[in-house]
Amino acid sequence: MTTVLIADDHQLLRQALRRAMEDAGLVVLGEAGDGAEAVQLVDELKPELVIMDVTMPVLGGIEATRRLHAAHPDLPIVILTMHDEDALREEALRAGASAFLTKDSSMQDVVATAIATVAGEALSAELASSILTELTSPPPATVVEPSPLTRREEEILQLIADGYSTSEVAARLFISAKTVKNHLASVYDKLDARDRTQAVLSAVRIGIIHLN
Amino acid sequence: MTTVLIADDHQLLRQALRRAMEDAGLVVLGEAGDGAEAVQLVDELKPELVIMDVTMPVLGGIEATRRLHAAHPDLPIVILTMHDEDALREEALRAGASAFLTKDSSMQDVVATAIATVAGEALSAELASSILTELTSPPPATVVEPSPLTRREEEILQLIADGYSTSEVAARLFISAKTVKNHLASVYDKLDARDRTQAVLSAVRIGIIHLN
DNA sequence: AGGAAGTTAGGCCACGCGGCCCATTCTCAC
DNA sequence: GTGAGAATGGGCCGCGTGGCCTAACTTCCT
Repeated sequence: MTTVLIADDHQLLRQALRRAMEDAGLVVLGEAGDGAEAVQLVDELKPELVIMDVTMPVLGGIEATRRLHAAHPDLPIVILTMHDEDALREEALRAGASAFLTKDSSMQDVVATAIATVAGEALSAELASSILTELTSPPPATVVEPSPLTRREEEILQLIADGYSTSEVAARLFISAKTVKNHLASVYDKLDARDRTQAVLSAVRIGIIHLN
Repeated sequence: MTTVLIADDHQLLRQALRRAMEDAGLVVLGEAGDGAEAVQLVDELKPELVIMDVTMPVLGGIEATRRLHAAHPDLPIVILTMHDEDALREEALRAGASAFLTKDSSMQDVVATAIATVAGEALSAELASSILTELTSPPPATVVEPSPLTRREEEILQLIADGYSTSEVAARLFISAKTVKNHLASVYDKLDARDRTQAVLSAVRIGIIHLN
């Protein structure tokens, strides 16, 4: 008997997932509506597998995965997301996810991946093999890791997305406006954006920025 | 026998909806992945009801609803969305939607609303009554209608979101850069934003702008 | 007929913003 | 312990941007 916890902020999708899981013989111990709840429920319910959405309020799926993985290194976590961005996929896997599925996957894919993951073999219909190779093989030896943003850069970009101007962000962080602009410049570089609007949108797409 | 068309860009949700519909005895004639496909499939399949997501590629759910409603005034359209914004709800209803459901609604709500809508009584668990009053009663006599964006404003804002600068947008639309700025100014006013970044984000939240 | 709203466009101005230099400090890894 | 990367700042420059005000034309509703 395999036990599962579902974490997704859309009730509709949670229900659908629960149903599909249960039809496949899995036992859904509980459902979380955000990352923080997911972390809490894992401790309470001790599921053997977590299905986790990326975009969730309070605590995002990636960060929740990171924390869960830190506390429960053996707990398999299947990441479900709307966005199929390489950077996001990588971040999810580095955060400790066992598999990565886009919402374009079929319900069967999700169930199959869940079962396979528990069995120790993460399989995704679309992209599993490449991911797995990346996961099981030693660091890809790729020198140029398309690094995402640093903590500070994310923080600043989030404030920009929240509606603060350069000088307001500077005031909030007790640093100079110039420093904020410098961080933004490196954000533009990393996200291949040419202004704050594009940078914020890219970050939203990737899932590292939340729209309130 | 009631026939339904489902339009949503997430295969996962489409499957879940189909299943729930079919379990309730409705016949799902087809599924569309975007608004344009929905419009086309309605003509081909002649469903008695359409379940439509707001955020879809190619052609958004609101615009698709507008077109469908123009071509088939009696076709009930149930709008499904992640964002529960008053402005969006109003726009959906003005576009010809029969009911408006957020994705926080349960699958049962969706099915119930679908059946009720076909029966001529749109009911939404959360907000139906207020919506219905608004729908069935004459224009709310509210003088200050928080109007959304005009077509031109949406078009310009979408191009901004797509990464074009003011002058690039102007060139694409064969108008002056000044005119673009003028439209943007009125967008800022309407969306309560002070710069393009906030305007785009607001529009994304409301669902009138799509992130590629 | 007349008004409201949308689209077009101009001028002006102050400030924000992004591009491009640079330097210092700190930490962490190799 | 040297070097890479992160975080902190500075200066400069030129264009972009947003605020404000005016105005013409069209369409549509009254």
